[in-house]
Amino acid sequence: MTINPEYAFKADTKPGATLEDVAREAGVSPATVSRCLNNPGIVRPLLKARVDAAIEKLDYVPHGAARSLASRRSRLIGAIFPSLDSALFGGTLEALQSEIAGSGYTPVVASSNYDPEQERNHLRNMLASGIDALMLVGAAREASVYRLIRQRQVPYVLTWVAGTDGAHPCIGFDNRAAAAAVTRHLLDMGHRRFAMISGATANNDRAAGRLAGVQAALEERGLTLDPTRIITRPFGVEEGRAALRLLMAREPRPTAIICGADPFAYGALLECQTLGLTVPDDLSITGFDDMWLSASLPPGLTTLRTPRNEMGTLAGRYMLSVLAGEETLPPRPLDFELIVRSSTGPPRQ
Amino acid sequence: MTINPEYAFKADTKPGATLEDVAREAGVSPATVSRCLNNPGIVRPLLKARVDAAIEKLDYVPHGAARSLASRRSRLIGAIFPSLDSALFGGTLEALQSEIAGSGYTPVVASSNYDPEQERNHLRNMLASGIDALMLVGAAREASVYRLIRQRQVPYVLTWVAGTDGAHPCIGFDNRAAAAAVTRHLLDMGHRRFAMISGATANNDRAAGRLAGVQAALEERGLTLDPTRIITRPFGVEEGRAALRLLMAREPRPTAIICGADPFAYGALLECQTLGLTVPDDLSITGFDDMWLSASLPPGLTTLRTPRNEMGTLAGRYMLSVLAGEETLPPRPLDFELIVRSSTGPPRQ
DNA sequence: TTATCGTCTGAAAGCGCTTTCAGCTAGCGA
DNA sequence: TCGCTAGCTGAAAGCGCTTTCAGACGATAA
Repeated sequence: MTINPEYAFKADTKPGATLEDVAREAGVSPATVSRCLNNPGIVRPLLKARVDAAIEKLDYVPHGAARSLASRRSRLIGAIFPSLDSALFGGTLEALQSEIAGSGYTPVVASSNYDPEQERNHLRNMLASGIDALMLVGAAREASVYRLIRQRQVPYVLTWVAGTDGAHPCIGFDNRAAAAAVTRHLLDMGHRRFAMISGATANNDRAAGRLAGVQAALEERGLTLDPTRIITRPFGVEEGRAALRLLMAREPRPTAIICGADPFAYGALLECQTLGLTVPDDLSITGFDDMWLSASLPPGLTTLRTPRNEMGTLAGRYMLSVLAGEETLPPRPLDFELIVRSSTGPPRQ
Repeated sequence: MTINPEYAFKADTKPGATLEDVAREAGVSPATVSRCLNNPGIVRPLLKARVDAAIEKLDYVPHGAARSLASRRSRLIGAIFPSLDSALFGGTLEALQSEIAGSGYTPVVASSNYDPEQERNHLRNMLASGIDALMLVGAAREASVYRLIRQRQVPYVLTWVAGTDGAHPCIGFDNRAAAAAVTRHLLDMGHRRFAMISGATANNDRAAGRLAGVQAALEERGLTLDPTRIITRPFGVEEGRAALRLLMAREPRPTAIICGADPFAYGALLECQTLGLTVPDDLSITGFDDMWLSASLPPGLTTLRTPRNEMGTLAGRYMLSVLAGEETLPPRPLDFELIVRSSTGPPRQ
């Protein structure tokens, strides 16, 4: 095999055939070729066959930009995630991608690193590049951002949240209700002393909703969550570990720790091993999201399974149907599911 | 707040201003406006200021498709990954994205689910949509795929592998050498009975390279890896767990198990707990990739840290420089690093 | 003052496709 | 047989921008 440092990028291949070339080859007009591509039903089978043959022969590939310019559709759907290197949003992205691929759409993606400023920049770029629709995570952002989107008349959908009083189309679940469900599970087992490890709530309505859900469920039973029992950290295993240490250092120790995300819970579980605490006898721990290790890590983690793939699929489907001009109402909030495993049990005594 | 099921998609906003509108507003020609946008240096400051003001006033956003059509550049870079819902490639994608964002490029992404057929389809779509460059994972694919890419004269780069004898530009590391390094670490500790949990090697040259590296390192020392000691599975924790069970069910038991990916190793470690095996005294276990739990899971996992973010960054940088027309040679293979933690030790006796 | 540059600007020609609109053909009923 | 309709097809006008080319202008040199 020979070394070829130029990798043939500039190889003198014939420049791609155009639609006009195909038309000439098939002996029809360019308009007919275009119709064969976009609306095959309305062209006579005989002609269509001739065109198909010409396309095949010339190895014709339509020019996306020209197509977008003329049709005013880019067939691109933007998706901005807070992060991509956790497995959390990857599932949503993958599901979105595979849902829209069949209709000829491709996602363009960006990660905002949980930073509104970065999100805004990516949004501007995407709007300029002519995306046909847009998927975002969460609802908490400045009104000016939504104005920008609407001004461009780009259909959009918010994921990972539900219910913004109808202000925005959402495909997600109710984080608050979900967290409340987790909390009630623990309350029903008899727990009264709680602590929480929460993700940062600024600009993150998912984390904020989960925290609020826990507080609300406690208040239903006449309990409150002491602010000093809430540790806020960036998502991560080691962060969960450190937080658990802090929480268990103060008497009276909580009997249940609710984690706003699974990685926190993984860290908390591991730190319990280190500290010699038995889960769930000494301490019950819950996670959130049911990520890939939750079933495997001993003891199995009680957690709340969020519909992360489903959100991608449905968000894609929703945008496609809006783009198709169909009457579409976004579905009601999606279901979540409390997965009870062995990390929760009644408190000792 | 009122319920508005149409979400104002069709709001009667003025249709976006065009470059011509800006030109009229500023009292210059469209050509000058275009130059202000693309090559500000060559236009007189006074005019530039007038144009900037007009852009601001009209809230002008350039039309991406028109721009692409006229300039023959889409400012889109394609990236096809085998999967997106493991955290593995998410880091690469995120790094790629942030590297190219500064230059006005956006990634369009797809996941092939480790399926060559899907990869090919996505590739066709992306070529049709006019991507300016392309990032792929791995080198193992049919020659026709590379022909397709070259025919369109799209610069591309392969990641997660190194060295294809100069046939393709690669930004990655030598999987074989990396796996050999892991193996030698175990050999040097005195291990002689090995087993391996490997990802499927069909269409996956990373997995194949890792397997080959293990075999090669063993053969250097006159050992061979019995084929019955190689378990091939899709990546996953539970798969690792099951594989470990199988491997330990047969005498003589291996003293070291090399995993082709960290999730296998997580599963193996967890199953050891279940089986009552002590790591590393009864069994040494190694992972691959140094994913987020490797440092935290007790005992810390000895694994091979792969430069997954760096690959995204450098792949982005490489493509940008090729697009800029610079003389560019892809860098030599990237470094990997053996991270020795507590899951490996000398075999008993 | 005039000739010679060099610098910046504007006119205009597309980029490759979609889509409207008019026209053609064939088929049908009268 | 003729007229009308329905169904297809082709001509042509852009979509909004970049870029070439030539020309205008001011500055410098003679």
